[in-house]
Amino acid sequence: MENEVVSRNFIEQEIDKDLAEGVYDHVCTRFPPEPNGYLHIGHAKSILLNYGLSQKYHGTFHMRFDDTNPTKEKMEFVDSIKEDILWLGADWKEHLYFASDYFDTMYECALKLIRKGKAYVCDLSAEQIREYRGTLTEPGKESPYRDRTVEENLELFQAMRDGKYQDGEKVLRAKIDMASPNINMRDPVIYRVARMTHHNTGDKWCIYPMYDFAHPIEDAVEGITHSICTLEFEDHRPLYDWVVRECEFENRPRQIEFAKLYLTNVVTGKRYIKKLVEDGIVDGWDDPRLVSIAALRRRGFTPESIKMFVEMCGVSKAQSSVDYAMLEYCIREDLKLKKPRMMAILDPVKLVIDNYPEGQVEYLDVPNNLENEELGTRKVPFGRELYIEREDFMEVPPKKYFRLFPDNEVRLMSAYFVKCVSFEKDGAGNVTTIHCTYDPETKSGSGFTGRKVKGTIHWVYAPTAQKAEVRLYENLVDEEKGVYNKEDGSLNLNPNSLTVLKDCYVEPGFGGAKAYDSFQFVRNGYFCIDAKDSRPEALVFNRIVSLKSSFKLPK
RNA sequence: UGGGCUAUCGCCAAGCGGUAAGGCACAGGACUUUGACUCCUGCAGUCGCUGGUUCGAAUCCAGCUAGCCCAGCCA
Repeated sequence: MENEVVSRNFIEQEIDKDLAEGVYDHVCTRFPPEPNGYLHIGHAKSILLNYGLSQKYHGTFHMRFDDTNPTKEKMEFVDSIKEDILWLGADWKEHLYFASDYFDTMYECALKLIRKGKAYVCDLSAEQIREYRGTLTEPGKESPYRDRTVEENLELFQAMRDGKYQDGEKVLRAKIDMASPNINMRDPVIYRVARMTHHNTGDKWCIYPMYDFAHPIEDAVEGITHSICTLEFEDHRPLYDWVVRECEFENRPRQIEFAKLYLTNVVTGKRYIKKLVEDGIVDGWDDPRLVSIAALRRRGFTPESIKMFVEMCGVSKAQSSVDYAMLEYCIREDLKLKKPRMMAILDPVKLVIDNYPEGQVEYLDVPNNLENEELGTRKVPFGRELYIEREDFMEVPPKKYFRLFPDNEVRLMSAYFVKCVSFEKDGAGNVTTIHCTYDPETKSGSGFTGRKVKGTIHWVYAPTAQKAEVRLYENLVDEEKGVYNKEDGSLNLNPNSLTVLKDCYVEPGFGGAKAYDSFQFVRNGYFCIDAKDSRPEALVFNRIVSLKSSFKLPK
């Protein structure tokens, strides 16, 4: 084992400090999504961070749906979120919670604040509240309803709960400080009326707590010690602490903020993705060009690769954007020893071995993964007529081109050496057939050492090759212009982000091989193949890695 | 002319007063039944800027600059 010194990220350092000082004697974290959309790679960071922390400190991890706003939430999302989190490996065990299960407690807390004179019912309209709030540079002014008596507030709040008011008619506000430089402290609304059926509590409530009020309560009642959230909530921390303190919870959770994970030139914003889906630019929330957890899974990413990625990115408070190349590195790294690799020809050209007996077929033992013998071998038919990749042959090779060209000899992977003797072209000048001769002595595995070749190419036996439709996806976003168009806020999309290759050939067995059930194809860092259509028989092409930085032709 | 936060290589990111880790990317080279993988090698005389404290500063102090977040009855 290496003696590597792994430094602790800043959150772990804070936790260490809390533990050392006796602020807490255990660690309890949570992942609290609002069920209003699909999870993406950015959420994975939060999930894995929170879950990882609970594991590292032998603590507890809670899964909690922050469903305090029925106007935005759907059960559909609850299910997809659960599926994604489980897939990522964050097991909440029996700790599955819904914020809506605490509505009674929250209501009690509100009552308590009212009795303490720390909350009041306000009749101002939304617009008036905005005006009274002041601006970033000017203090706000106090609501005329700010000094209602406790009794009046109690009565009014009860009436709010009883459905006596329409949406927007009255709200409950915390009485803090209208002159605070922190706008969140200027008497924030903590309860609003929303006559709407909630997916969990049905019609029991017509008033719902706001995030700033609900969240600290949720954390406190669950016994969360470290409430980890993203940077934009830093300004809310004083309010978070205020609620915990004023509601007199014994457990005082601590909020710690970290920077979100952004991928350079990748769209993660919900409203943008929603539009892409609605406009039919992508075919759903799991379109492989997106980075939702579902999309990554569909592309063949493994939970391990995502975990590796998240850990590699680290945790800090500096706003940052990670290179997509890092994500790709992780999936290559994870898959390279794990999965069988097959041969596939995306742009076929026929190769005929002139001295191979016509009609003869032999079944070669092909290793599933040269780097991992445990994955065994498979039988692959080989004969006189093959398909090879068009780019693996050049009539006039540039310097340092190792593959096939007239008079050059290469290895057909796992098979024989072949030497190009001639080739045919059609009227348009396209190569149609390449003629070779093979040397039986050079059979793979025979121990032949007589001579060496510099190139090894892929092939598929033509008579039994299966046709496949391969969809190549490219980053959706224009790299030159960046993600967003600054003028109108639109996205700079790459119009050629999807290429469908219809005449690809793959080895027979493609259709049935259960072993090949995860599929990933990363080409030049940007392409992938959609695993959805070929599931469950998808596979890892042999070229997954070799295409990473394929030979670049000189100009 | 408010408040909060951030600033270390192209991209992440360690560093916590003792003289700049690591990973990705990139570039060379070796090896090779995948031009992949693997393996070597190179890649911040400097830590946003300017001053100050100190024997010594990326680390402490002051002042600037730049970027991000905040004026939902969203989370």
